[in-house]
Amino acid sequence: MEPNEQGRSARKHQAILEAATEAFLSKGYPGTSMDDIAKLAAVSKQTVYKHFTDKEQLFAEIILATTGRIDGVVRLVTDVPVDGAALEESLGRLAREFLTALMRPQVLQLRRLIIANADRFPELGAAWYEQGFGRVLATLATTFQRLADQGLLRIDDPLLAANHFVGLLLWIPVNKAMFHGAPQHTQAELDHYADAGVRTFLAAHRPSVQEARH
Amino acid sequence: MEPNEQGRSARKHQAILEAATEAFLSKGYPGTSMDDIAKLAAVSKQTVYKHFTDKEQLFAEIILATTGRIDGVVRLVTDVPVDGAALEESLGRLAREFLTALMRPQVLQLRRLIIANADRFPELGAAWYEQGFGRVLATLATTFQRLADQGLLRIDDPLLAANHFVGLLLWIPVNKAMFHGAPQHTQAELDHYADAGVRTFLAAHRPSVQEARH
DNA sequence: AAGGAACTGGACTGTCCAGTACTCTAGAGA
DNA sequence: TCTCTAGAGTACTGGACAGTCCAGTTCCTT
Repeated sequence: MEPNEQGRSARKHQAILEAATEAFLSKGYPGTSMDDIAKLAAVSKQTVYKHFTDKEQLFAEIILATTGRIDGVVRLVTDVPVDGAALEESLGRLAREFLTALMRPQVLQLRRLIIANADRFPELGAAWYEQGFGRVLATLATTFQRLADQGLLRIDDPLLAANHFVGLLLWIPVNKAMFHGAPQHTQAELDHYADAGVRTFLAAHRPSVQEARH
Repeated sequence: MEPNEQGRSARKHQAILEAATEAFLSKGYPGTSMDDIAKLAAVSKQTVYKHFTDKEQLFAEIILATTGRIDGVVRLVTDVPVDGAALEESLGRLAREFLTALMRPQVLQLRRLIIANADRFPELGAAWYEQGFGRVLATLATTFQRLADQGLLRIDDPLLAANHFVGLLLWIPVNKAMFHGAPQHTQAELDHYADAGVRTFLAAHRPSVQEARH
């Protein structure tokens, strides 16, 4: 007898979740049938309905589950060394890693999926925006506030600055990805967007020489 | 007999286009049936199929038709008075009008519609991005170049600056609107985003005093 | 006034799909 | 070993919808 860690039921549950996630991400909500999911999970349709009451509930569960997986990005945005000399480099690294993380095909597909179904599931979109996006922005705002307290940045409204920072970085590539079916960017392009965004951000928020000396 | 300007056929054609536009915008592509469109246009389904070969072609025609209607925004972005003293005010007015135009519910619905179906119709998304968005950005870049030539802005890459400008303005409200079903912003909020964006943009691109004196 | 083209209304086909019902099998625990 | 539950497989119901067909009507043109 193999040591199976979980019971059969829990294993099936997991298999269905994974199959449904993959199917919804790649084929969208209306494009995915419950038969597709059952087949992909190697499970009978009955079993799908034993674990999830209906298609909508399964979809909602999957989307909400993904909002819990952004801890990596939050951590990324927290850890910015407070070092005046290397500020541009630190922010540049942050920007590049941030862009790379958010422009992964999976993340973009998730974004498309939520937007496409925002009218069918308005609560899902709102929840994802606030718990996902909002948490990252709030964290980034805290980081900026810290840098401003150290005199490294000149910032009135940290949350607004965080939004502007992210907008400078993401506006171009995210739009391209949203309107074209698949993302077409290279890593080099992403790095370019990151550097250009940081340059503009710093041009706007670098303290003047007098301020830097208190 | 009334003077009908156009023949019966042309009138029906137009009625179908308008009905289909309204239906697709409010209920999405899969959510709209050909029967819905026929009923809304007060036309028989046969007639719909006489004018348009099938649902996909009708959809494509509608989306492409909208890309021709952005002349207003292009004009908006062309006409920025070259006046050093009032630059912030000029850009502020441009930003407010730009935001108001692009955050109209109709425009946002169109955006959602194209993004939601970007995998089904990748050419449509690409065409809209390039002929719609791209044209506005290129025009704005030209305007910025003109302002830079006058010494009113310090700009290396005008197209990049145009993208940054638009990103600063639109990132916040567009995201909110995309993820929540319906737009929730007031005009006052839009004006706030516009002013904040312009302030950051100018902080980054205002020439230093020496440069302003040549 | 007459002919033809366009339109109407509704029935019809074929397909897809969410969700259910039922029988039979396999596996986990007592 | 016996039993009971979860699952497999598959057929079925009910409804939606794209696209077609046809018989009868309205409009425009000449």
